[in-house]
Amino acid sequence: MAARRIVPIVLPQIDAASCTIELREKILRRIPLFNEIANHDLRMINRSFTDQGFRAGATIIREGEPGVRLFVVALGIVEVSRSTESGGSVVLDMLSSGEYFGTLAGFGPEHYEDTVVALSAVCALSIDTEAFRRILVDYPSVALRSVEVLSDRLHLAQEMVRQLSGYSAEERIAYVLLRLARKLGIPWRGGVLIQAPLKREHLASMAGVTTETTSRVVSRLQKAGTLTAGRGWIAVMDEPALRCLAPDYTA
Amino acid sequence: MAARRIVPIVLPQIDAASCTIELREKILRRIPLFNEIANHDLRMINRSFTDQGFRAGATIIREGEPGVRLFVVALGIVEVSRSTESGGSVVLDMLSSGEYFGTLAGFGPEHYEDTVVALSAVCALSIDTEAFRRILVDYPSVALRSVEVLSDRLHLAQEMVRQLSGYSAEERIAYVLLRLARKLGIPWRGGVLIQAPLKREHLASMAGVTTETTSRVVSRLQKAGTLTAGRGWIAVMDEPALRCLAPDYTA
DNA sequence: CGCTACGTTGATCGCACTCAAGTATAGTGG
DNA sequence: CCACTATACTTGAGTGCGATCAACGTAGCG
Repeated sequence: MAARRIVPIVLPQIDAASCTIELREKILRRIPLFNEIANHDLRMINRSFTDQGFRAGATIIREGEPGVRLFVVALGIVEVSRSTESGGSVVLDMLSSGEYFGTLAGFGPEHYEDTVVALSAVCALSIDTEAFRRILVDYPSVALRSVEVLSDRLHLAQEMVRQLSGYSAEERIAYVLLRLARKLGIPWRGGVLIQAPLKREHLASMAGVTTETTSRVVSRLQKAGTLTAGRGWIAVMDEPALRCLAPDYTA
Repeated sequence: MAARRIVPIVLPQIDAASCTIELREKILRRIPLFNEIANHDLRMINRSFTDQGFRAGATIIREGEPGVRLFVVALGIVEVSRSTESGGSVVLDMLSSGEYFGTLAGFGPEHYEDTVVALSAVCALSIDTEAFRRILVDYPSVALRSVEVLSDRLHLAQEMVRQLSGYSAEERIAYVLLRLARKLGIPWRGGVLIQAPLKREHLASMAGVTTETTSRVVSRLQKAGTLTAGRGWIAVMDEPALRCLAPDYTA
């Protein structure tokens, strides 16, 4: 009955040549960590990074593997998860251009704490922790920024703890959708499309509920006109309504 | 039937004179943030801090209040919580000597994100964020340490997210008890006594369950010999057994 | 010796998980 | 262009855990 709906998610086409040195500099400039750095210094820092391409589905780092690199997403979307002894896994976050993952700073031999998988084709910049530590020492403003960025992340994580304890499935799903829409959203038909391959399963994992429950909630919200959703994508059409469902959402 | 059992929790007696300049230095030395600092420099840093006493029950900082100080617990125990729009509140953590709270580093006018209450008499050191930022710039090793400490905390918070989603009440309570025993525990009658005024209510809040459920679980574990508990205190008598209940506990 | 706050225990109820079919969609190869 | 398949998604029925409500111990304290 409805016209054949085309999947609105557009995954970036990325090839080896996509990550030019100019683009890299632009990406690094956008990162909060470096936005007080003089152009000249940024160019130096840029040289310490190497870039690397990943195809969709590739595992970039795996939980438990020894590793001491800090990664920055240049292009594309990645998913950060942590596995459970019981075999399952919890999706902690989804990151897009400008966000980082991996080992920020640690002494001695460290292991990655999370598994990071490319959800689309991805170009990532990375740097050895040792080299990054040198940057921290050489550029105090980067160190200050690091502390702030980490504080923010910590706050966010604690916010998630609060959300996960004592809220209903609907409230938690609403919360996750709001977060994702803010981070990954692009304007789309009067609403906000979450520009990432977002299956019910991902959403369920981030909200700490089952896929069935997620499906039910999404269906209900779709009937209410709050969301528009398809196979592998969701768009928020009525953000205020969602905010009403997630009582403590602050942003 | 059992001999009149005396409450085993001993709250420290703290008066104004407790926080000598020597003690302060010893406390600061113990903090990971400063343990690579030369004695001479530490003495300088010590002077930037002021100390302040709080009686049990006093609110040290309140969520939402404008504030730009970093606090370090010198003596005593504090409780970190965050309130819910629905009127409730979630206990995020309990901190003892050497741990910090408040604003670590932030630009512009900031507000406290948590409410911190003294559970015992407390002596706390604090420093203006501005002054702390100067320390970060002057002593790069402190900045490095800050990044690491925050990374650790972030990891821990994410661990809590994982724990809270998809685990049973018993598993989450076991997890919280293990954490508290490690942080605040002291040897006691062959077990580990959590040296803090720990009501069922606190435990419940940290685990994200109700006090009734907590009571039931604690009773059960007490019958099994895993715990010994009283009014306002809990001791872990069989840690391995608790570990079995909290499948993913790592530390 | 009461008073108060903490803790325990019981009964009931509802939400979300589990298990189980069934449906629709995107991509595949003819 | 169309049948075919794999995968994502939906929907339903039943169940169990933990929340809620309520009443009752009990320890500690003045």
